[in-house]
Amino acid sequence: MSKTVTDNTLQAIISHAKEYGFVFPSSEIYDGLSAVYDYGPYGAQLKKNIRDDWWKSMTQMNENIVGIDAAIFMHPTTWKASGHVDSFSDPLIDNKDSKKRYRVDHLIEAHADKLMEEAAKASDGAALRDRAAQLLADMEVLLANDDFAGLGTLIQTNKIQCSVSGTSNWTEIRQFNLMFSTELGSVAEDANTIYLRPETAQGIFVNFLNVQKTARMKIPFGIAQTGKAFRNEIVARQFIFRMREFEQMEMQFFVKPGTQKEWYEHWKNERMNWHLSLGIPANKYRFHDHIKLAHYADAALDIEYEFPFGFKEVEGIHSRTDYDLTRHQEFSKKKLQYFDTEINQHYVPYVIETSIGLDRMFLLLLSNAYEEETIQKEDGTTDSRVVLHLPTKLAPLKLAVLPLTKKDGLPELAKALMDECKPSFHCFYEEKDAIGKRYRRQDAIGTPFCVTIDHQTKEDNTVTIRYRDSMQQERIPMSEVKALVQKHIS
RNA sequence: GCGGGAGUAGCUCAUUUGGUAGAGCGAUAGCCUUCCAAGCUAUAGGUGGCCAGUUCGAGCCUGGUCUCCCGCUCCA
Repeated sequence: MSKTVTDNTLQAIISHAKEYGFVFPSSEIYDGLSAVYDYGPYGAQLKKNIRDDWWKSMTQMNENIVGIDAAIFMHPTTWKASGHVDSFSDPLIDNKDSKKRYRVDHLIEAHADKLMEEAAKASDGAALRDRAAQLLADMEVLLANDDFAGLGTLIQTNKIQCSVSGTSNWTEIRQFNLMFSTELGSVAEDANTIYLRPETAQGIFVNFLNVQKTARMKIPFGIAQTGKAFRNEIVARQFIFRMREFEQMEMQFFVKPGTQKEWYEHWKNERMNWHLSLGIPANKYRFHDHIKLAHYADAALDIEYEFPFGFKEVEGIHSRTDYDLTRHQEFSKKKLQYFDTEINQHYVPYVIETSIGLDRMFLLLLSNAYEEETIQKEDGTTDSRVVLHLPTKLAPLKLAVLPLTKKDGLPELAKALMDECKPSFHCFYEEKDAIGKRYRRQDAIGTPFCVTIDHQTKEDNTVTIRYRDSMQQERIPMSEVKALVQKHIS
């Protein structure tokens, strides 16, 4: 039963996002493209507001953090140094009977282990040991040459079986590359294969010295960046939660070796405070410490949020050690060191990374904001509305200016207020339909303030301001509207 | 990738055993001039996801394909 509720909530959010111009399936007139979505008018604005708020919280509010905007295309060696070429592409094979999928190298290694075990028990195990060694040696050669047909033959001739079904009924071997690639160079023969970046972080690492020198940064300092990244996910699910093209907001913080633990704690708290500053309830969040660490990390955790489909990662805090800079140093043959004048020493800095998915943050805010609200009316009947309780400073529109009628000079007064306010924040003007209907439309897209200009405005220059969350309204001088809205969004 | 469910107007859905599609909400224009949706009039909008097959005839039956949701698997 709870499952049904869960499904409906995500479904309702997806429908609402589409109906009100937040998120559309990509190229929908061609039936969409799997796991790719487009942002509509209000969605694009909301996304930009999230990005801007993150950017401000990082660069403007921290004197020791600067921003960059690196290209999506990077030199192919970047991805060898980062480890993505090795760890992001594996030949896989499926057993047709058990439907179980294996990494080819794991399957063959497991078989070699089995041979070694048998060898230990056999009175004369030398032959078995030789077979196992030969098997692994053959595998290495074939893997190095990307010879999938040869690997397939190797599995068949050794009669390697699936541990679940016990059969050797295998599919073809297929290469799963999690990175997208394309060609650089217009003539096919001369073209080089390059990858679309699977993470934005490497654009920061390769620019470490450029930034440190030109912005005259002293450790500890950070480099922030937002931008698109691309991953060829095997399964991409849950609306915009896991997409093949997505946007990251990352900050790499460079510290003196040995101090990484305290900075890790520092950024863990800083980042959670940013989430809470948006008014999201703390009980919707939790930390999840990684037990099994990635090859580059000495500590890692996720900030998880309780989405309609369960607690899932929105942001990662990783202590990446000096892995990335050291690797780029090795591959580029360029020193990526910092001279610390306090201790008169050169060293490769350690790195604390904060990495948040912008699209996930968008879905988080939508999930948290969406409410189908039932309202008790004074006459005893009930009423309902759909409202997005978005944080005021992130809402796509801040203020709707609504003349009560489109006659009697009210539109002119309303437009004067529009002209006064629209240079400062995003406003919306509408004179069509009954006032209550216009309020509901603004509720549905999360506009925090509506101002109504009526006949009394002509006499005393006061207007009614109506608040989205409480639906309360009060009469204030028209001259105070701009300042009131600004107070709430700053 | 495997299994299950689904796809009819912008949204939510209907169309009793096959006879070439309707409603509510929404939208647009106008009326009304009213401080919390659902007053009146008119209009627009669908080759029923797409392609094929069976049939005199397919939204409905069959096959394929695409997309979405759920579970498993994989992955940050």
